[in-house]
Amino acid sequence: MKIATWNVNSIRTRLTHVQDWLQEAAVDVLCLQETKVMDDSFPIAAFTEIGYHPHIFGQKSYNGVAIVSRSPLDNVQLGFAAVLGESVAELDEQKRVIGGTIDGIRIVNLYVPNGSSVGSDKYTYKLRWLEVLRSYLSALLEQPEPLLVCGDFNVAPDDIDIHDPTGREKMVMATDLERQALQQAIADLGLSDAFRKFTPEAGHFSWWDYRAAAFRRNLGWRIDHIYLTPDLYDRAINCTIDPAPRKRDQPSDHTPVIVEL
DNA sequence: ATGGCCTTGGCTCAAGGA
Repeated sequence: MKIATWNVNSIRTRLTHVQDWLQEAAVDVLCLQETKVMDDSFPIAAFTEIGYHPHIFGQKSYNGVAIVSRSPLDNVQLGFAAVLGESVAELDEQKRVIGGTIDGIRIVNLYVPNGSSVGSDKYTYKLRWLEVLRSYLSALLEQPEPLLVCGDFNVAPDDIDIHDPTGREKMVMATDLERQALQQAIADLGLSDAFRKFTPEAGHFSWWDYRAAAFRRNLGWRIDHIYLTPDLYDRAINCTIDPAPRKRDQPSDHTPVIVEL
């Protein structure tokens, strides 16, 4: 089974890119972030016409996540509150979390807050959001299903995930506090980075700034991840980043990451 | 040191992204 994650920066603007890529890559599940569309305007038919079922959790203009899959997901849960209850409902005003089960695997698709700039209110919100993520994943891990957690994490876990980590303590997505919060929500719960099972070296990225010809110069960051519980980690037979969509005209600034189980 | 580019909403600019 092939499962992918891709921040598309507007599903309506990127629709033909996503359709083309699904037909070429032939993944079973594609997790999307930054769909930027309310549910009643999501292009459902564009996916059903090519054999995929969309599961959507969107909002106007910002954020928004979706999972499209060849066969429908079971037990789809929207937001943190679906698992943790109303005490965290405020965090679901921004649509960043969707999960569902397929072939006995629990899939969680996340769009972690960007954080804007270090020390800002949005940065504080990001750290708090990652704390709640830890609780959310802890609750899911009480279930027997193996777990796959993927999405745009907006954190480069290691210096080798940044083209130039110089001065990273001032750079959002690279600070120690963000890395610690990510570690507590992921690695400390026993989840492992599928990409690093196969590719230990530096210089592999999933996002390149639109500005300053960053893609052409390969000035990127690896901030889109697929994390697996040990049973799935053992089963994984490859995990790759496909740069092809980033080379097209009017691309997303992110490109897909794919794991095969 | 700064901004560089893109998307959305509903404007010809601002906010947010990363």
